[in-house]
Amino acid sequence: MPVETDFLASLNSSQRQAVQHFCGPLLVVAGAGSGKTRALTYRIAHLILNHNVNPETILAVTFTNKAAKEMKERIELIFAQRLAQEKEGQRLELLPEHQQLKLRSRAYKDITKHLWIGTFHSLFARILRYEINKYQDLKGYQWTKNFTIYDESDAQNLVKNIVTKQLNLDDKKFNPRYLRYSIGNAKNQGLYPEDVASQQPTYRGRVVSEVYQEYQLQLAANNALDFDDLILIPARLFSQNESVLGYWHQQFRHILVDEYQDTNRIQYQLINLLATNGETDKNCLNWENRSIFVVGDADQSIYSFRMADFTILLEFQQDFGDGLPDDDTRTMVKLEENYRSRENILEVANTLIENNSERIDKVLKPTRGYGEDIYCYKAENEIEEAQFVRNQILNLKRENPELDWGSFAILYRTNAQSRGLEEALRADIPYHIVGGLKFYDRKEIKDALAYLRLLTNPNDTVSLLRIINTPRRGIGQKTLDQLIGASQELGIPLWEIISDETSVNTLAGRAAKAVKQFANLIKSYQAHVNQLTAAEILDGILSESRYREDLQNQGTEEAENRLENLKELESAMMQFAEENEDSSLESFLANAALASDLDNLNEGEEKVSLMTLHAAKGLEFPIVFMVGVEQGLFPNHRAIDDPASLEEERRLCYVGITRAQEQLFLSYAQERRLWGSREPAIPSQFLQELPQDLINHSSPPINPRRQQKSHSTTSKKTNPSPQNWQVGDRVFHDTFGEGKVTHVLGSGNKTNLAIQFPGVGRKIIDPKIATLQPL
DNA sequence: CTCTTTTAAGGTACC
DNA sequence: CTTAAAAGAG
Repeated sequence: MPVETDFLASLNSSQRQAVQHFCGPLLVVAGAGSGKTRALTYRIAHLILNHNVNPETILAVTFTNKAAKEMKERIELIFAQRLAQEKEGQRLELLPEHQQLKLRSRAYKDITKHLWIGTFHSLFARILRYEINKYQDLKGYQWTKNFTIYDESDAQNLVKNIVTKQLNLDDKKFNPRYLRYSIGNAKNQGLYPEDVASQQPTYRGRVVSEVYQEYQLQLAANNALDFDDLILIPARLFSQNESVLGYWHQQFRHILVDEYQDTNRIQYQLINLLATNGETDKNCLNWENRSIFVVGDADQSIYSFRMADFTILLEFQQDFGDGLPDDDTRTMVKLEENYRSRENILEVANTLIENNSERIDKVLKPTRGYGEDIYCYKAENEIEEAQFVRNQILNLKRENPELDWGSFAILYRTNAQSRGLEEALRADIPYHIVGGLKFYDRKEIKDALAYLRLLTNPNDTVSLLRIINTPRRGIGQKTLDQLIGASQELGIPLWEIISDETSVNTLAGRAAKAVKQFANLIKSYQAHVNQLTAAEILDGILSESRYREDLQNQGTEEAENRLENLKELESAMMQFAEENEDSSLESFLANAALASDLDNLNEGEEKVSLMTLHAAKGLEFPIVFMVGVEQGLFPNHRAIDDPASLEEERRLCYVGITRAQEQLFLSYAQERRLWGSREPAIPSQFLQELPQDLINHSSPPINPRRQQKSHSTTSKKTNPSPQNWQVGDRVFHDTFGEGKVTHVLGSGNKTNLAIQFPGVGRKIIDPKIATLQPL
């Protein structure tokens, strides 16, 4: 049967070109809201179905774990759908639920389980678990496959210790955070400590180099890697070992990279090596049964501060492609049709971004008509601004019953701005803050993980030091200094000292008893690592260490919360064991360091979303408020004098604008409280760069009735298409996927549709509000 | 060793 | 102004 039609009928011609791409290089320049995730998922399915590509040979790199998970799910659904048609002659959603589940799990076992989909870090951490013993370090350092992954705070602790304890430098002059950042930068450019010193022959440069060198030694001593190493070490291993590279080059015949504009030089090097097997002459590459397919948008590159380099995307055509002009090239396709936003929103976004110089020419083409006015509100101060947002939300919600709290997002440049907004909303609007504190960053979770890491990797001194006196057991700084001193003199891990009774008795003085007790606790669980499940171990440790008891005794609400979080960690462990058919502690820990949040478990609750503009990338909302659009705040004062940074701020603004589907509100305050004092503020230069005829500077009406046609009937730029919906129409909804119209409710401007979405259920949807693509 | 007071820093953040 | 981590007192 023609599988083709299933996939391709709903796509426009550029999307189709991307999805049908088989061998060789292809750059997909995908504007905001242009359906790039569909292009990616459909192409993967297409490779498997129409070109008989083995799923194990597909490597797809995503920007976040969440994106990876979503992609896997969407591919799984495609295959489950196909199984339903093939075996039952029915659409998946029409089958009984148990049948649906059965087909989905079949699709998982046959297909998605075998795909290599994940972030750079998770994919290459996985590869390192196989290969790290083959890595030859310049300094002769060694890691073993049960290495621990240090997060940012672990890494910073390490740096701080090196600065203050080892090198006896003034940590005010050499801020550990600055140093850690410098080391990260060096690693992301593939530099060794020596390179830093020679590149930067100043005192400062020499210090960075020295700290970097010591830092790397300590990581090795702890059998630990930081996030940067997860990319850097594979890249070095691939460069130094032909047979290892050859193996993985053979393995990954089809490489896909999402958010390509946010890759850095090392990530690029890694992808390049895998795709070319180290062949540097472009003309000698053999693309038979092999491809590299990257998707990105230089206009949405907003992470240069962490070494992302969008010129990598701009150079794709030279590196891999045919390098022909845009009209003739066969190695680049642009997705410019935007299915998300109203035409006036897109026009504003397009106009703004044209002020940037370094880009690929690209215009977002509207597929939807004009929407409500874009208001730009001048507030007296940040309090009044927050009130404005609150009132608008309440008003819009009241006037438009189809909107729920989840339809609104408030975007700001800096986290500090969230507070005032929260205060304004708290009383009568449910909201949640996206981003912010991550589950695995919480103190209690980090403590628990430190206990667990110690069991599988006793060399992990950072974790050991974290919990040796948590909860308080009377092991203080003086005792630790003694123990650490001994371990350094003998050149052995701290654990070896602590686990040896004789040494402890000699060194620890009156804390000896406590140290021995602690060591015995760890030892007793180390003995059980392979017999007990991860959750059982955690539960036991929390009790026997009295960690739980300690929290219970505090009796504060905060302590209660921490206990709740620990419970949640336990259930996450059990869930992980179920999903991965492996309940071992090692396997859980290998993933935990790379997992970011469990918070998306609570989705489904309808709440207004508050987040930074950075956190909003990839998301969309019917109504978007962009607040604090002031010179010095947005663009940030640190970016104003540097043209490249200013362009990045402008891209950030572009990202913010293009999050809005229906309506956009901009606002700025004339006076803002900053660190105590009130400072006058002036409107952002970006506001002047917007097409003024599309910006309404007056206050929105008190009861803004949303008359959908207000503009579309009067404007000559109208994009018509008030679609005549009929029962039986098939549609695609960005959130719910494919569905079928079962009822048409009302008529004219008040038409609502009842749509049955497989696996989701029936939803009543206003086609004026939701992004519905007819299929 | 632990509790209280002082001091410093406050741009964005994925893994 | 606020928050967190470091220094100082009991």
